[in-house]
Amino acid sequence: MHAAVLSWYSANARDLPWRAPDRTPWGVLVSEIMLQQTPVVRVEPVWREWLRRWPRPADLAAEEPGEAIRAWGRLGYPRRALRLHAAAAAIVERHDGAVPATYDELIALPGIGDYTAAAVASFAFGARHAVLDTNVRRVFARAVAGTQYPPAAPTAAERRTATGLLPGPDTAPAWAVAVMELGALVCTARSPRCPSCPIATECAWRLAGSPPDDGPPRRGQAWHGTDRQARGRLMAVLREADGPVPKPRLDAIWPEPVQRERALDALVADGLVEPLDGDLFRLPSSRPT
DNA sequence: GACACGTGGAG
DNA sequence: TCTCCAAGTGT
Repeated sequence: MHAAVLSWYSANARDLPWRAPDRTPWGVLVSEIMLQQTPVVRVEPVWREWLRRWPRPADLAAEEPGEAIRAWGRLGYPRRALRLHAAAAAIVERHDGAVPATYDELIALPGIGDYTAAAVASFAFGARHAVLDTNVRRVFARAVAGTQYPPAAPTAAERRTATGLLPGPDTAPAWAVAVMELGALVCTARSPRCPSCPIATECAWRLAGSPPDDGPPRRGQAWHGTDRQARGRLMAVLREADGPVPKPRLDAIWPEPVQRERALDALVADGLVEPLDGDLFRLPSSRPT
């Protein structure tokens, strides 16, 4: 399985800027945060702008957090921008401005969990880690476990599978990115391209006749009328404004007052919005007002 | 472990 | 239209 996947990757890997030879660990870290729950096509232009503007952690750390949120644009989950800014500050404080190389140091940074710590350690520093993202989990669910989809949340069994398949130190990073790419391009969630798959002949799910998932249906996330939608509208207004925004302008984006206030309060509590005197609101500044 | 958390493209 | 889902994390 390893040789087939690695060979497939060398012939089919996408040419992404965070994989370029001149990439930096900082660039890899920024890409991993941006790619959380977000498609590559939407990330790439924003990533380029961020790296041009803030080529080192110290450059972002010196910026106001509100600028990071503004430059995040419409990538979604703007708390990621806030945490990435906080991570940059922590890297300056704790690591002298250099992205740390170990899993333990990485996972201690804000916004970095198990997946991102393993991914950065592996892709940026060549460390040997099981990198368990949604793509990898789906590939192993099919190829190894013989099911259409992985469990809702990562399990100990999945970790054992991923760890057990991890090759030696020399090829572990290439293996990790190759399996991920296979999941992203071939072993996709909706319509897997099995005829193009390098391990189709040894895929447990395929060999079992591609049985449909027998687990409980995964319920989608509601959107219309939710607090999340209200928050999104509030953030859009604040992002696009040059300076502080009067509250009436925020009130105009959502008709239901209780939910609107709750959403705004939550954004303030999350540190994504800063309230000012005189019923004004803006993206957060690092300076006291 | 369940939930909240943005956004927009594909089928 | 409407559902699904895209390199998860924090609580």
